[in-house]
Formats: sequence, C-alpha cells, structure tokens
Amino acid sequence: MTENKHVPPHSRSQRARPTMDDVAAVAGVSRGTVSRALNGGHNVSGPALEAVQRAIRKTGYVVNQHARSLVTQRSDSVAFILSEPQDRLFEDPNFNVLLRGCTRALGEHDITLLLTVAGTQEDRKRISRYVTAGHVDGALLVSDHAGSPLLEELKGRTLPVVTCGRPLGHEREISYVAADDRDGARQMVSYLRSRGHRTIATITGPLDTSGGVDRLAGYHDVLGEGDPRLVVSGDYTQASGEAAMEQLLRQAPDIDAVFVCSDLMAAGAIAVLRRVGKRVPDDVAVGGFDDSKVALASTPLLTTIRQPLGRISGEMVRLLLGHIAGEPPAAVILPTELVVRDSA
Amino acid sequence: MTENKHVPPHSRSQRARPTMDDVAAVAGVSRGTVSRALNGGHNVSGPALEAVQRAIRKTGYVVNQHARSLVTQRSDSVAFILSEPQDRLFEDPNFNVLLRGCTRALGEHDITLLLTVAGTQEDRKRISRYVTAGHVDGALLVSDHAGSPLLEELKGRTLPVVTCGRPLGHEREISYVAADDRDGARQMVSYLRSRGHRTIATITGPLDTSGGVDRLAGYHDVLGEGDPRLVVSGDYTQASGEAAMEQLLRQAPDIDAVFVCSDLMAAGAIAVLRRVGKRVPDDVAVGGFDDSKVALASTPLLTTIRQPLGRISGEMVRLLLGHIAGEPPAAVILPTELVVRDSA
DNA sequence: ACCAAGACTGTGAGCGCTCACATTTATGCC
DNA sequence: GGCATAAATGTGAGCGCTCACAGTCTTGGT
Repeated sequence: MTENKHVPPHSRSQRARPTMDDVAAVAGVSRGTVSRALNGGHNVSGPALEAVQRAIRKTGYVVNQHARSLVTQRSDSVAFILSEPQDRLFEDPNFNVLLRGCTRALGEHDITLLLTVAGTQEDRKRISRYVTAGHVDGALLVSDHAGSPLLEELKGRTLPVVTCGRPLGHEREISYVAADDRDGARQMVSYLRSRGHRTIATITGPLDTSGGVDRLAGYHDVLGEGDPRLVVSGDYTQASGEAAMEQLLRQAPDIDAVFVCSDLMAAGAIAVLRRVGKRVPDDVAVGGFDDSKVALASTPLLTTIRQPLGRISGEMVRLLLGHIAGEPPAAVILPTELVVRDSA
Repeated sequence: MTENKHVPPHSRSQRARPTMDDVAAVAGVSRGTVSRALNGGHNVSGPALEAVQRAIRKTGYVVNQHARSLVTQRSDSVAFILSEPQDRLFEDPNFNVLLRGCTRALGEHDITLLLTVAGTQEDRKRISRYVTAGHVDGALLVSDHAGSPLLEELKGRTLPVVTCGRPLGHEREISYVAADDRDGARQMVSYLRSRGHRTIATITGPLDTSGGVDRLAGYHDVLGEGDPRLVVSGDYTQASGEAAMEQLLRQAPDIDAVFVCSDLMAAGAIAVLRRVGKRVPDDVAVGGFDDSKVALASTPLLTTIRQPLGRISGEMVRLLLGHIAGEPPAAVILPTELVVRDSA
C-alpha cells in the first residue's frame, strides 16, 4: 500500500519557503515572539530578539506578504497609474519629475511605488482589477482624461485615489492636487500683453483635461472672448505643437505672440516658426508652460510658467497617505510662477 | 455591563468588503461553487453560474488577492526591474520598446507588469524586499551591471528571474535573453573594413555589462588587438557619446571610421564630428548599434545593427513563465542584423 | 515576605480564499 | 427500472501571518 499521508496539500514546485514557525523553532521561541521581533521588537527581550535574528539569517526567512496583508489589510505599496499611451511617459519630462518625486516621498514611509502604464483599454481593465483586488493600498492617477472609465471604476471601489490635476466632474468626491493652471495662464498672457503684443494666440492642451481647460480659461480671462481662429488645441506632444503652430500661421498670419500650454509643444512651435523664417521673440513671442528641462534646452531659452512639480508629488503622497489613514478627500492647489527668459 | 462580544477582532476603517461567503449567501449556493464560478466556471451549472454573477454584481464583490495568493502561491504579476538611474529610462528608447513588448506579451497571459525603478541603493533594497516577499511571481531584470547586489539577492531567493543581456558571472544559474552582440559587432566592423576604412575606432558601452564587453570582443575579433587609443568607453547616453568622440579625436585624429555601441551615443558622436567640421560619412564613417528610433532621426541616417527587441521581450516573457512553471534556467541568443543606411 | 505592577512570552482564533474529497443529483445504457 | 458514470455541489482543512488575551516571570515598595 502506498504511503500518502505526508503529501503536502498544496504541492509547490520549489522547496518550501521557511515560515515563521520554522524561525520560531530554530530560535527556540514562539511564533508570537518572532512576529513581535519582526514588527518593531516591542516587548521582546534582548536575547530573544537576537536569537530570532540569528534564526532568520540561518533559515533565510522572508515574510510572506500575502499572509500578512490578509490580516492587516495593508500591502504597503501604492500604484502610480499612467493613463496614457506609453510613449507619453517617455516623451514628457514632467512625468519623469513627478515619478521621481512620488517615489522618494513614498520611500520615506517605506512604501513601494508600482508604476503601471494603462495604454490600451485592455490594460486599463487589468489594472483596475489589479488595484481593486487589494494589491495596493491606494493609487496615484496621473493625466487622466475626463470620462475615463478607470476613474469611475476606482471611485466605486472605495480605493483611496489621488489624481494629479483636477478630475473633471469629480472634484467633490476625489482628492487631487493641481497647479494653479488658470492663474499661470493669466500671468503669461498678461505678461505677453504688457510687452506690447496685440495678437496673442494660444495652443491649448487636450480639452478633456483640467490643464487644457483651465489654461484656456486663464487666456480668456485676460483677453476676453477674442478671435476663435487664435485658439488651436494640441495634446502636449512636440509633434502636436508643430501641427498646431502651422494651423495657426495659416489661420492668422499676423499673430505676434503665442501662449503654448506645454514646453514640449512650445519647442515644436518654435521649430515651425524658425522653419518659416519668423524670429523668436522679435517677430513672434512664445510663452510655454511647465518649466521642464526642455525650456532650458530650447533656443532661445523659453519664457514659461513654473509648475512646482516637486511640491505636487509631495502633496499627492501626503494626501494619499492621509486618505489611506481614513481622512476625507481634499484638494490642494499650488501656485504657479512666471519665469522670464528669452523667448518672450 | 457592556456588550462586547460582537466587536470584530480586527476592526476595519472602511465598511467591510463583501467576501465570498456573502456572495454565496446571496446567490444561494456554497462558497465552493462561487470559487469555481470565479475560476473558469468548470463544473458549475448554468443557473448557479448566473446566480453567482448576479450576486457578485449586487454585492460589489471583488476577490481578495491576498487570500487567494496565500493559498495558490501565485500573484499573477511580475516585476520589470530597471536597475538604472531613473533618467536612463526616459532617455534610452530601447527601454521603451522592451517595456511595451513585455507588457503586451504578459498581457496575453493576463499577468500584470509592475515597473519598478531601482535608482538608488535604498530603492534596490526596498524592491528586493518587495519582490522576494511574494508580491510577484517573477522578475524581469533589465540592464543590470556586473556585481549588482540586486541580482545576488534575487538569486539566493529562488525567485524566477530573467535578465535582458548576459548576466556576467551568472550565466549558468540564471536565465537570460540577449542579442548576439559579439556577432553584431563583427558584422559592423567587417562592413566598415570592407568599405575601405583603415583606422576604425570604437566607443564601447559600460564594460560591466554584457553589451559592453561582447561588442568590444566582436570589434577585436575582426581587428585583432589593435591600438588601445582607438577604444574609448561610454555609458550608452548621448552625452557620453559626445565626450568619447572628443577624446577619440584628441587621441587619434586620423580615424576614418568609428563603431559606436549604441545609436544614442552615435548621435552624440555625429554631433561632435559635425561641430569640428568632419563630414559623415565622407571623412569619418559612423556605425551605430540598436536600430532604435534615433537611428532614423539622425542626419545622416544611421547605419546600425538591428537588435530584435520585439523578439527579445517575447522570449524574456516566455522564459520567465516557463521558469515560474518549474522549468530550469535557459538562455536565448537572438541574431543581430546589419542595417546599411547613410552614415557608413 | 507579600502582593501589585510591569515586562515578557505562548496560544488560539481567524483573515478570505482554494483545493481535495465526500456527497448528492442528473444522465446514459443495457 | 436498475446500475455505473459523470456532473454538480457542499464541506473542512489549511495557506502564513497578526492580534488579543492569558499566562509566567521579574521587580520593588511596604
């Protein structure tokens, strides 16, 4: 007859990982003491703590996060969800800065940041499932367009979420931190006008994002309704900036200034202006937005609006952690600042 | 006297999430049936399945991944670990392509990819802890330098790992997929020589990566030991390509061709050559490596070696999944191909 | 010497799920 | 109609941890 009583109920391919009980046995203490030693070491005697640490080293023990999370209901990680085609991540330097800031701020609380790129519809579904299944304690949502199914989904699940930029249509329910886009736009357009420019065009961001609509609103705040031919939309990429500038030149050849809602698009616009023989800023002044590193890489140096990206990421993390701890949603608006350089 | 027997043992801040038992109760079936309905629906009758789905919708049930993972020992996610300063991720287009390929390949198996950037030493420690704690089923390790503590750590933990590029010093123990760097280098250098160039220099990658040493080895395969002043190292960035080219020009002004081990560095080298008034390819021919999008953005169009990045990511995923399923480590070397354009 | 207060330790229950097995019910075949 | 077989269901154990609680062992004040 075959001996089968010792077959493990769930056979594993690898040799079994040591558990807390193994450590406890080696250390000659109980499971509870090992657990306490692992979690701050309060109420554990010196010798016991040492024995446990030795045993951990000897057995090569690593905590099983799933077991821990099952009882604590925490995973000590949050998702950084980029709801954009992946290329944007690599083209737009803002994401880079934001990501770095969030990683660092989270790191101070010993929380791991998981970057997920939700480019396709299918990705979005998988990620939504992933984060709502308890894998993460919260989510940082970046660059989400109005009407995105992702936000709807997350909102219904009581998962703490903080967005970067105003979540159009959900300002009341979910936390966000944003730069004061509208005021920044006002500053730039006022500056342009104060320098004597009369025909000021604008290349906006996508109008289903807060950055898009708010900066355009700031433009109109200063200039009134104005000529609709002076307003063209882009999607923040350099290529779209070029296309928009070309269209602007076709529609209104007499413009003497243009407020471009991202530095990257501004770089595209400047390239087009140079191509058609217009001097910047002499013939056409160009103002950007972001103060990213492309503002310093452009010739002439870009006059732009500084977004405090470092503070934004810090506030996003603070808000998210607060939210996870049970605080109600909140919004933070951070001031923007005009940086005058050579392009305007 | 106070009534306290019904206080939940672990009080939660949110209202409790529904569990499978709740769903089972609503659907009028048992927990087991709900579980089966969730996992493929085998051996579940039509009416039962429908009842379960209705109950799930009604209760808003979402599976608790930690509980599931605790028993299955699987998390259905893998980490994509970039062991580089974060900027590299944004500068080097190869990462972009690789990441997209892996995401897609993994997606076909319904596995989520988690991107982690291990820029600092501290990040590395946290990530190492994270992945070994069972959060992920395996790891894709990209651009890891020889002697990296991360690889050592992961290797000791029996976590399935696949690296991109030969893991110097660990070729036997851990899986990897790499392009045939050495042969690619041979192809390029042979081509350069066949076109009549006599003084062929090279700008290598970091010599603690397989790409660095193997491409240099290919160079020597064709040219023999050669003049050490014709060899300068970079770190794959454009800036390092410029610096290396300048040094080369100083050390050996008579070079008539240079094999640059990445397209990005080649772009830097071309910029320097143009700056000093040398024509490409007439005065100095330039060969790149990667066939990334910068090869097509450069003027003149870059003659380069194509790495099959799409296949590389596909093979990495295949190997990793095999590894997770219990297969032994394996290595895959993919052929490279000379792409002749205008720069050489 | 005695007892209260504190420090430390061990124990059992239970987090929410899956899986093997036992059990019930439906189906096919002679 | 009876029986083997398969399909569908329910049940209990257990994944590896944390947490509350109940003990045990020190102390020190009187």
